[in-house]
Amino acid sequence: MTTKARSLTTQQEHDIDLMRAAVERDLALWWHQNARDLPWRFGRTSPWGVLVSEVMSQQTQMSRVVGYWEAWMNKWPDATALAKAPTAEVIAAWGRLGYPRRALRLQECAGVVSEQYHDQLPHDYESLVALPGIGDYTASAVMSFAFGERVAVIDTNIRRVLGRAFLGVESLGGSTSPVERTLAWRVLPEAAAQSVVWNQGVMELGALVCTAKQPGCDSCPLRSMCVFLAAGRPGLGERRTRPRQRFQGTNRQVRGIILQSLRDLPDGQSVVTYDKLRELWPDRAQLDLCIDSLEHDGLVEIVDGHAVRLPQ
DNA sequence: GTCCCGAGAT
DNA sequence: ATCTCAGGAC
Repeated sequence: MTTKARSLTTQQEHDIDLMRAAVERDLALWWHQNARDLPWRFGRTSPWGVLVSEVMSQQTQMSRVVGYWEAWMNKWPDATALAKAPTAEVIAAWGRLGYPRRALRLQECAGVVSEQYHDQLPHDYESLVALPGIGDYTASAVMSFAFGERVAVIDTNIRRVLGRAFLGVESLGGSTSPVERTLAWRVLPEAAAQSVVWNQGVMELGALVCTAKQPGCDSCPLRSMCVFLAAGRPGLGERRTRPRQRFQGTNRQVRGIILQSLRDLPDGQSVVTYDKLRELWPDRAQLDLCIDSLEHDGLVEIVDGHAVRLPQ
């Protein structure tokens, strides 16, 4: 009988409750000594600035985000400023952060916040998660990090750390399981202020120490209580079910090349011809497919059927 | 489930 | 040169 558990056992609940306070104490201490000094942390930006940092950080390492975030917030300090910007400029400013549809969704989001919410981010999860480009993770992160509310933030780092520390198992990817969600809420500190430190601490620990492949258990603040370490780190680095996404030769690479050619255009030029694009990517069928998909996404406009430009 | 990027590590 | 990593929309 190897049926996947649908909920925590009574024994697991008991063990988790015994561990919780010690983890909270040691993690908070570690956080205060090891937190990276990112510009959107420690109350130095608005809720909108926090949201921008979270959207930029989706699927992207923090170290790559910092410079973009600073330039972006300098240029468009609030939702209304971003909503009014030319879309071509927004896409260009997204630069090489990757997944440029995020930039489009962020500008749409800015439009909704500007018009429906008077330029102030809504303070409730349901309204946040309904915004363009904002899913469960980002809505929860804003509720916790920007508004200080008691919300369980769940991303892959947190799933990995909590699964290891409290259950002694690897989080194997795919969508968040009911067990993972139940666990995240059960261990979350009752006091709102403590819950924010907890969320940030668990995420930071997952990013800096409790990494997927080579966790630094020797320097982990939880090494004395971690169930995963005590069990001999069973299945460490086990293949995630998430499908591998190679890059070479994919539509993602071709779309990237097309957008890069548009971003890097000299001043005064705004279009790139299909002929020029064929020099960059000779496979005409794939190129046409990617141009169409970029247009469909709203990331480019087609000019007279022979060139592309950023949306005006 | 599949599709969206790009940089840093190895 | 190849591998690894990460949320949201559909």
